Amino acid sequence: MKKNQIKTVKGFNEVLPPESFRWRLVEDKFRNLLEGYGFAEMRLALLEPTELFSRSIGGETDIVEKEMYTFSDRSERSLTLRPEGTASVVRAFNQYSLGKISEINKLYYVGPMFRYERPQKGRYRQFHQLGAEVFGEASFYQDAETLVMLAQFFQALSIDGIILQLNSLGCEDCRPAFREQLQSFLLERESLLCGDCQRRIKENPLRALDCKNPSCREVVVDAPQINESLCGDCREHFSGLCGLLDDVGLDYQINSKLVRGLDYYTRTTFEFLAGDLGAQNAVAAGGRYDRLVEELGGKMTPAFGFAIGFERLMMLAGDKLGPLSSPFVTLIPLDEEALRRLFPIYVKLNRDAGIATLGLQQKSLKSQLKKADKDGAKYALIIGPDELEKGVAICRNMQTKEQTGIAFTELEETLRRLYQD
RNA sequence: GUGGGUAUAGCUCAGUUGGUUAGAGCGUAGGAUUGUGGCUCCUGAGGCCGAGGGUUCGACCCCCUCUACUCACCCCA
Repeated sequence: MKKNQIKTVKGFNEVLPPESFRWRLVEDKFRNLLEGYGFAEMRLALLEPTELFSRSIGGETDIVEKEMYTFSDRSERSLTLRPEGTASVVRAFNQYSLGKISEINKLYYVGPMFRYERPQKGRYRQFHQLGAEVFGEASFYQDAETLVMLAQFFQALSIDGIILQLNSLGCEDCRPAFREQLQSFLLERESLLCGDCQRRIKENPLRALDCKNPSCREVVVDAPQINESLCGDCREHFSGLCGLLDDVGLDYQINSKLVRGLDYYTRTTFEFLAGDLGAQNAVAAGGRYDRLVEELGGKMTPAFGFAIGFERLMMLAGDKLGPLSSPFVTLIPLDEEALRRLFPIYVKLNRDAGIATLGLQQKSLKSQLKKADKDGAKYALIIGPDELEKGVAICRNMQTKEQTGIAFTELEETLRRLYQD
């Protein structure tokens, strides 16, 4: 490590080859699956007015209070690097009146998010999410469709051992009553709670349910259960969802202590948990947020969404991904004249598809073949002084070691035909 | 923000109770009779031993400070 070496900002996660190939494989699977379900991609701003997040995520949440990259630009506007995707999608949904274009909108996004936290395994300051949102559908069928789709995604990546946990947070009709009930329960036991939870009693008592402090957990065991105070509609929604999941055979656990760190959720919330991830074990999470569109100035529109942590997903996907792409043919010139001859063919072969590789340096046949082998090329095309004289190149099948001649005039055509097969 | 661990070659790691030219495996470059890959063998390149200071005749090793990385708390995807 040199003294004046410039390095990335702490916690900013970069993806290099060959990892970047694996990322794209997974990303492509995600896109294909979602587009099959009728989702369309959004490419949104990375920088937003700070107010967007304090209004959507909630001003009292940890994310907004202490984890955002917030700064003033040159005209003293307060801007924030997005810490999550939902707020921006909802902002765009309203800004472009997407609800008027079609009644139901299914949107997805892929990209970096930013949170100023202490980095650790599966948690970075610049991290990546695959996320999706559905607007305009209030029925539990939508919840089920999205959850099943997510499960299918994990399955497609051969990731197993993921547990789906579900809960319902109720709606504006039934949550306030529960909140009060929980509040008084916690107040009676205030002395047993950790400092954070004592503060949470006032601001956000639901968060106490989620606290990892042992003594808090003990207190909370006997706490009132949200699912016992749900109103009729919420109860119906939740049991409807569970029934549907049973029908399609998707396993889940109901976790009445599951709450979300973002304030906008209503009714269904969920997490997909993976044991192999260490302390940061949620690989995907989300839920229903029927009030957020309205709160951000739009028309009352029910919505459901989720986000997947890309880095965490890739830790789980491990080596189970298929082999990376390899070149079809490696062009091997043995001297400058041969290189000169091959260069135009090389660029023509790659015009519309990556068919060929060509080393631009003068190297021995031996080392060029070695490289072709290492890259996994199917054919090697050799041209040296002998071939130049005859006007015929040697085409070597790297697996069978068979060699055939191809006239220079037919090189492009012949290689293209071989590639097609 | 609070703790613990680590810092030696591109990567994964040895190392000397302080002593002269700092090691291995992998990777990389080249070679093993003239122009033919994978296995094997040989050779080479590549490190002011995280940074700064101190103790000492002498520090990669001991002491102090800093920084980075990492794991955990917190929180979350």
